[in-house]
Amino acid sequence: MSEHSHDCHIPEEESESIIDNIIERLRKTGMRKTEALEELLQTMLTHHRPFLLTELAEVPGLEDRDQATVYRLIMKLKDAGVVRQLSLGEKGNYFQLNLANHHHDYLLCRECGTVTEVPVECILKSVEEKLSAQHGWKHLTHSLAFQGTCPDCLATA
Amino acid sequence: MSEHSHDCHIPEEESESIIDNIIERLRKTGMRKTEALEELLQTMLTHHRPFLLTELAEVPGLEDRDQATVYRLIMKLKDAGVVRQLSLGEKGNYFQLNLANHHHDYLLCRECGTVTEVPVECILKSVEEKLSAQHGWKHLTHSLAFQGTCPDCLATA
DNA sequence: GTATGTGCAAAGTATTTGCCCCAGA
DNA sequence: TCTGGGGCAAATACTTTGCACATAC
Repeated sequence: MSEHSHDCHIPEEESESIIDNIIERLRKTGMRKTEALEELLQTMLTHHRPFLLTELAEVPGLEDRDQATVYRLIMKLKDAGVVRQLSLGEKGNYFQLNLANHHHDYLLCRECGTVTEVPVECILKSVEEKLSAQHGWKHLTHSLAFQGTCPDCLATA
Repeated sequence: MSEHSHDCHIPEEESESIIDNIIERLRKTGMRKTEALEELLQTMLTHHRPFLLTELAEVPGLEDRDQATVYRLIMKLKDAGVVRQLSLGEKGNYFQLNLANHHHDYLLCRECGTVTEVPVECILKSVEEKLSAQHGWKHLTHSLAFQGTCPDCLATA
């Protein structure tokens, strides 16, 4: 269970400027630049994928941080719009860094837990626009997850 | 929080035959026709909407049942395919009765928790078929939830 | 009569909070 | 120095399990 296929790594030099940028934004909301914050952002950026709260506090780079610290940071980041919360399959508490042009929908294997990206963004954008224009909803985002059995598990079974 | 706009009520006479039908299917798997089972199915059918486990055990009709009983039943119903589990926005543990021609996607208000149906089924069906045909995944389903601010909450704020 | 279901209580896990000291600005 | 952050432990919430008795069949 709980393997992650996709982990799209961001090059070191890019990563630094992205993090500085995010921290600069956060400082305007009164947050301070602390070690824990940097570690968290670094971790979420390096492996740019959805994390469960519980696993975040155990990922290398954060394993020595108190869970409460990680939870509190994540909540602030969420309020600030820096991370988004998503539901994948049966769990509702995944968090992922919000990067421009990096919104993705997911495909989960029920057997092995693999998470794969599926870009269907464009289709749903038009639905969001319609909901907004015709029904008056605002600030729309979406969470989409497909669940199924992956080719590997089909082969094994 | 946690209002539900949509509650599509099923007429009494239809409801009985649907429930009998489901119970008949369940009995083939070794389950027995008990009061608790009937109450649960009746409740989930009467208000045909996604329920959180925690709220199910408090809904009129089930409020005197032990949570453990409701949880155990739901799990069996899920294994039997009678209910499906879905992720709506930030929660991953909603359960809803699987009725033919009743699969829907949802729109949630972040402010008041209202759940509204959005039929975008047809769009995603084609994506599922593509994932299956081109990438070898099987048994595909999906959970789609839009999150936003509903017109009412926009007006209040 | 036998296997399954149920209530109650306890255990397990996940998440949130209080408090006090530490650190960033 | 002043306010936000972090560690630790306790509290809360959510879910699962064990066990003894009740019920379906």
